[in-house]
Amino acid sequence: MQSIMHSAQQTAGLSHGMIARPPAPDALDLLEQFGSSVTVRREHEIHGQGDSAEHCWRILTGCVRTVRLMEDGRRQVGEFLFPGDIFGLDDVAIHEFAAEAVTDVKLRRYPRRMVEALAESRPALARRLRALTLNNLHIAHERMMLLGRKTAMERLASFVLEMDRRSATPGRAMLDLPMNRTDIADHLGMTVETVCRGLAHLKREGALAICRSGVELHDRRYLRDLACEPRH
Amino acid sequence: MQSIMHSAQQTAGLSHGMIARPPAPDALDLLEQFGSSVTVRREHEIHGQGDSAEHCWRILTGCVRTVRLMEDGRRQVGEFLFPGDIFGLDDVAIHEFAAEAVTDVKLRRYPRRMVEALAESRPALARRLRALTLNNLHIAHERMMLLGRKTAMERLASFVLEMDRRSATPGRAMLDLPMNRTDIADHLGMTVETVCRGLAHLKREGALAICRSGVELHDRRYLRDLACEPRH
DNA sequence: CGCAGGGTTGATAGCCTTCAAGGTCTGTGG
DNA sequence: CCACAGACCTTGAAGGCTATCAACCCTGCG
Repeated sequence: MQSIMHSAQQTAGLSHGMIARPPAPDALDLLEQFGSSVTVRREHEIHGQGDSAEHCWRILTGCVRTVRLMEDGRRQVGEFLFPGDIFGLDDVAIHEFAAEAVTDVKLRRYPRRMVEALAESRPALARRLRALTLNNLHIAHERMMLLGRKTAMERLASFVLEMDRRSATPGRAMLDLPMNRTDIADHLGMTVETVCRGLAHLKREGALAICRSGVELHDRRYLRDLACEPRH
Repeated sequence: MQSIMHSAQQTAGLSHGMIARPPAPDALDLLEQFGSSVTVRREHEIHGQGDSAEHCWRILTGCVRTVRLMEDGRRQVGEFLFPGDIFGLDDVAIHEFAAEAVTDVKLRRYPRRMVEALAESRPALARRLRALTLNNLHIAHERMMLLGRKTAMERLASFVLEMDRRSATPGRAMLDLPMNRTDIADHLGMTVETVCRGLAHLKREGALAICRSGVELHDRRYLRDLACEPRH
């Protein structure tokens, strides 16, 4: 469930490139020598849908979404990604999804060829990459159940809890949601209006409060029951 | 009963028309020495949801479905699998889905530990396994779009075309569908009744005919347009 | 022949979308 | 500091798609 560890510095307004490293050594650190830093401004594209899959990225700060468009404009947001998350690694030749900056983001970019080559000689890295892909597959399976079988309210509750788990401070009442309602709707297979009404309902039920750019979680039990996730 | 004849190399990435050739060497053949044959009767379980992931399987003949249940009984059919397909390889510790025989099936079963160990020393096998996982992820992404953004009719058209592509004889008019309507419904996030009505509608439109245990495809263009898959 | 299970069709209900309008927030410029 | 514009958010009303409930059909089988 927990992918690569979220670096705790997401919130910190660190100056320049000063990023506090996670203490534990990680096979992914092997990539650093081939990485280059990239900054992308809010709402700008990192790579397009159908682009040649020449690079992958790791998020240092900010939030990224992966997006896919059908020809008639229907939109699917695949994932929201946060500091520590890696994307662009699971596409063979071209990127199935576009990647866009939800907030201003700082990234490290790695050439896929280098990554693959390095993995050939470093089993630990190869295992790490495989674990990333398997985790993404696990997430996709969860989402299939969500999209295929859950109601709008259940999807919303699941979404809020997942965002909490993936946030820099899971368990805190305050939960930042940097994406807008349209993004949430396209992530959950709903409309903007239904997302709004659902959140309003959760507010009336006392499960959460709606803040400036996020929510305050008041009743996790209620949300978990609603989301059909009794565990934890 | 033509499900027996699904080409064994469909997961090998070979083009669809080539069936008669002598079997191309496949890294997966390395597993054979550790395999054991298993037969499972129609509607019986191969492994349960939550079972320890000690084995993976390759289908020789028949059709398998992967199934996941929510606590209140809601059901999601993850995949329908056919000869040549491999399953049970993408779960880390326990199987997220159960696997059940749609028809009588003949399988080869491989111990996961052996597979993983062999992959350590055989890069070709490791790449092959990674390709399988990536392909499954690709399929999951397609299904997210289907479940999140397509209408019932579009899902049905997509389903029929996918079954055709994965059949032993893609492009043939006759298409066997060994699974029942409930399975199709739970695969597409619909109800049995909506599946029936959708098929009846496609029949009225002249897109297909409904046979004993399958369909006869009459208007692929119509289906492709409906499924939002203009390519091919 | 009767039964059982799956398939099909009809009627109704409800959830969610669509369409519409107003509200709120934020950044900008006077 | 205030006014304003635009984007985003929220809420209301109506409609449509799909689920639900119900009945019937069809087929295979003991």
